[in-house]
Amino acid sequence: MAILVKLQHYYWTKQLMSSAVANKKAIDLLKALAEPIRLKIIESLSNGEKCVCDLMQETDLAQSKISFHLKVLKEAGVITDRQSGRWIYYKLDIRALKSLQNWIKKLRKECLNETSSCE
Amino acid sequence: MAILVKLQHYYWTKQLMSSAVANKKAIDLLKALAEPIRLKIIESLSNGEKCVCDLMQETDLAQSKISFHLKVLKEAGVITDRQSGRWIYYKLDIRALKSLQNWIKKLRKECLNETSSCE
DNA sequence: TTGATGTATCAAATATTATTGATGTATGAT
DNA sequence: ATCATACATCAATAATATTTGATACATCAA
Repeated sequence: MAILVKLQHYYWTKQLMSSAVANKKAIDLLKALAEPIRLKIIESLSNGEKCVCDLMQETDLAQSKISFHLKVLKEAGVITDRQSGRWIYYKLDIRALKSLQNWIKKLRKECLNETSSCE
Repeated sequence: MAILVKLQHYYWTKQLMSSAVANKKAIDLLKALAEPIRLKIIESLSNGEKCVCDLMQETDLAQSKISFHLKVLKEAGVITDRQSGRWIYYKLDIRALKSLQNWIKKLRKECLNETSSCE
């Protein structure tokens, strides 16, 4: 369990996604981000926790559609949820985005090598 | 033309993808990243320019498949190409990844507001 | 306990993306 | 001029993801 947590924590930064497991997590994260509705949800949640009903109002989309996208985001670790009465509140888990940021940082550093020549 | 370039340059950071054009660019970039073969290609190119034949050897994948993914990456602005004789060399355009990094930075900053409570 | 509300989930239909094998095109070597 | 190489592109198929409308479930209020 502890090992798994640690793996998840380092999957981008340490291994540059060389293992299959790490790769899957990374891809799931990117896929989760790569969709307009989900990106809107993420940006909305960056202003704070919201229930599904809030998101429905903001976006004017069907409930089942929003729930579907929330599920994708949750499974990718981008958001977490908590129940309060009838409402379920979602919030960003910024650590996922942080790991993505670290991966990019690593790549950019790689590109600075004299041999690597990126744009 | 100049306006378009400027738009592309700022699409993540300035507008947080509020315009439709900007949003499409952002999604295209994320979609381009969200696929295992393409991610491998990106990481390979972070070590320097490669021709298709190099990538074929490294990955042991069919040529048409690699070309397909290179096209997706190119259209998303993640890589650029140049021809030299019979070979076409691809390299990373790190600016695309930089813009993604900036977007994340912005989101994370947003999350630090007292009202926003992210994980 | 009944009914309304907030949300998840499901199955079917649709849309999008990726793979495959074949063919086309340009380049350079002979 | 012919041929092999390096790559792009295409059409058909397969695989995945999304949308939609319906239904199910839990919570709360009356």
